[in-house]
Amino acid sequence: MPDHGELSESLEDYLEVILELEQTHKVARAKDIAAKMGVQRGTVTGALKALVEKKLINYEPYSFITLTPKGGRIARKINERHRVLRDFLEGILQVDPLTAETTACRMEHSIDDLSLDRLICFIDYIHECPQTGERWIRSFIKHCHDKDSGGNT
Amino acid sequence: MPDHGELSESLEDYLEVILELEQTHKVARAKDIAAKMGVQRGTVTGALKALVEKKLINYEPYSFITLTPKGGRIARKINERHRVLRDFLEGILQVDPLTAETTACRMEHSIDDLSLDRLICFIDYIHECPQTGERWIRSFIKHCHDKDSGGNT
DNA sequence: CGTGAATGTTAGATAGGCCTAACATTTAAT
DNA sequence: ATTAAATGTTAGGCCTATCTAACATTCACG
Repeated sequence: MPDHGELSESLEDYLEVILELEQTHKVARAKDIAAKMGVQRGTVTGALKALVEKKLINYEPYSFITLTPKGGRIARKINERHRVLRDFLEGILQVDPLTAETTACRMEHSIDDLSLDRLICFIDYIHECPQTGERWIRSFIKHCHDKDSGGNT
Repeated sequence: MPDHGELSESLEDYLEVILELEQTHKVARAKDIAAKMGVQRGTVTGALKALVEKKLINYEPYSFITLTPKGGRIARKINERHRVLRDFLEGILQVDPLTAETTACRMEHSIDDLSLDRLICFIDYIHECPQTGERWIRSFIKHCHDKDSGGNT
């Protein structure tokens, strides 16, 4: 059956990891992909085949792995979602860095474009609006703490 | 292998749907579950077996389907995530109702407890803080529109 | 160059989640 | 009470994603 454009969460993750490896190691190697994904080497081969099939990476057996323009676009998009969500969780909701990171890693697959745009806009607004900004966030943090202490007594 | 407590997104959805049906129809029937999930009747039977296995529903072949206390707790939790996320997307980020609904439906499986608590706290803060409240949201909406018009010229 | 270690691929298994189609049970109407 | 329609279950198949273990290739050193 033809490509319906819908990418599984798993394949989205592979693209994201390949992008990171391109940036840090110049080129992605199957072994590093496996390590980053927490998966066996053999599993990577299968995923690479699926990504070739969808024209998202350039790759033949034993060759280097690079993103095609289309693959790159998708990978950067997912990476942006990841960054925005993590920044929102950590920088605004005051979630600890590790939780923010792992939750962003899951939510990046479920947020849609519109909501992402609005979230970017929202974060931007909070930081830029002269009447709110950092003072506003500090005030929110205090509000959180008040709730936490008041709720269980 | 024993139950590691981790529930798949699919099974979480079944629990959520069963909860809704309990509330609107008094009792959940496989046919209605299938309809709500957009799945064939046969598929539901398999899911029900998995939920029985995990002690999340009371059910035997041809019987009614009800949530166990544990299943109910999980279902209400997921439902809460859904509501909070939808309200945030729709009420604060100003995403249209349909998008907010479908995106909340996906994100409800990936948000963690801490982030949810903070999000609740955050929404609450925006609505309650006397210096912000509705006026603040209106101001944000204007900020969004300014961005939209200014960005593409 | 030759060879062993590192890396990559293949094959076969498992598990979840879905489908269709045939079969079983329950229900409701006559 | 009989029987047809509605509902539920089973069986068998497909697809994705993973694993392990055996096999193949590449690379780099000596």
